[in-house]
Amino acid sequence: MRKTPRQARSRAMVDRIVASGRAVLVEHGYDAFSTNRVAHHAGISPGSLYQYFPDKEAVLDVVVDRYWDEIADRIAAALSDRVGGQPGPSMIRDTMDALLQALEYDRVLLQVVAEELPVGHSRERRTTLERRVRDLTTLFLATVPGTAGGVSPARTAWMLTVVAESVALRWVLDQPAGIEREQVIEEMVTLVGAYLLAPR
Amino acid sequence: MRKTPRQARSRAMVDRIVASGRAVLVEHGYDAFSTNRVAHHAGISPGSLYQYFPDKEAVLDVVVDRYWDEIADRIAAALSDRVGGQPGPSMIRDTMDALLQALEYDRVLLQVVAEELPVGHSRERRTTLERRVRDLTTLFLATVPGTAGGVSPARTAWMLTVVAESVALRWVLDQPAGIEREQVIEEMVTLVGAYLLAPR
DNA sequence: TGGTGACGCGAGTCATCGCTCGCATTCAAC
DNA sequence: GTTGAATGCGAGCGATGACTCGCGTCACCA
Repeated sequence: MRKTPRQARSRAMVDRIVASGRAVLVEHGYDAFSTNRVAHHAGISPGSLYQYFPDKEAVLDVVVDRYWDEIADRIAAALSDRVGGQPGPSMIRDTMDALLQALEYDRVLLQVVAEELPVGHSRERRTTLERRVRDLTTLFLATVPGTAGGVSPARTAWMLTVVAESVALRWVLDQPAGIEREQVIEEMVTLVGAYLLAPR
Repeated sequence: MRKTPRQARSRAMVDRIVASGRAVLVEHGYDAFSTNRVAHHAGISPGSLYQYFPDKEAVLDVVVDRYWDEIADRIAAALSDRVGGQPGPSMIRDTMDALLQALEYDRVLLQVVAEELPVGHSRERRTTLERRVRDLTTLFLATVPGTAGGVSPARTAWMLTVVAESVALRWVLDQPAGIEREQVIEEMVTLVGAYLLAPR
């Protein structure tokens, strides 16, 4: 950020810029994401935008970062009271449900972020988030007895996170015909449950 | 294509253009993929490029299409003698190995295609390919007795293809530390094997 | 209330890039 | 050989869009 806004007026403007960036992304896609357009949508001049953002990408980064934060918050909130609980079908079910819910909340933006944006830009943020989830899963698998994942928790955690994320993402984005929401969840319960109990 | 090349000279040029498009993508990424640059790399003039390609995207499409075709060919070739075989661990192992091999063959281009390109452009081709694989899997699951996938082959096939593709893709692209090639394959054998044998 | 810096404006600059067009060159058929 | 079509050239047009700059306006402090 090029300059920190001091007065309330300018702080509000920065928020409007970010909100407009998101709106433009949702309403017109990444191709239309020009600084002029974002500024115009925010009801300000392009010059004003550059008072607080060094360049176009900085605006995009903030928009995307906020979106990932929201996703993370939603998952964390849904799962907060499950921490330290017993593993089993109901935990898998709840986790998958929370994941789906978080991704469903703004499908259009998800589509733009996941399929139109050059992923390289937001790569770092995303991998950081993923790594944290994976580390938590690893710890969980290593601590809780009775799960077969104990043989190599890191590998198992990597598999679980990749599978959960991609199944949820593909389902939300593609809305495959003939597969209802409840059914993906059940399939995941079967898949993950069987995987964790499988002999090594 | 705007015009079909008749003489050998011009046919060679079209090939050089496509090859250069691929090279530019690999060496400099999608941002550098300008028609002028591709033409220059091919040792021709931008005007000549437009003799045979209606626009920039047409060049990109051919490059990407050829890449997907190569991937499909590699998988098909590796699996051709397995058709109609018995399901089981060794089949899962072979399939996963073929998938990994196909994706590993040009990792840099894979990275560009999967993470830099606006996916919308090649979306149609990719979903067509995926659908064909899924349909084959569905058929296989429905025909072969003894697999639990028989309850709802379409759903099971969707899960299997999504999981296999994303695990392979993530592993090849991210090269996660501490997970060797053999180990992903073994994890997939465990995961898929357990899933297919799970009671419903 | 006057002044000073923060704020905001928007026409304009500059570079990029997709694409064209008029002309030169080469090839193949007779 | 001659001729006409096919091929190839590359300067340059036109549009787009990121970003700037000089000037007005507004808010806070003495």
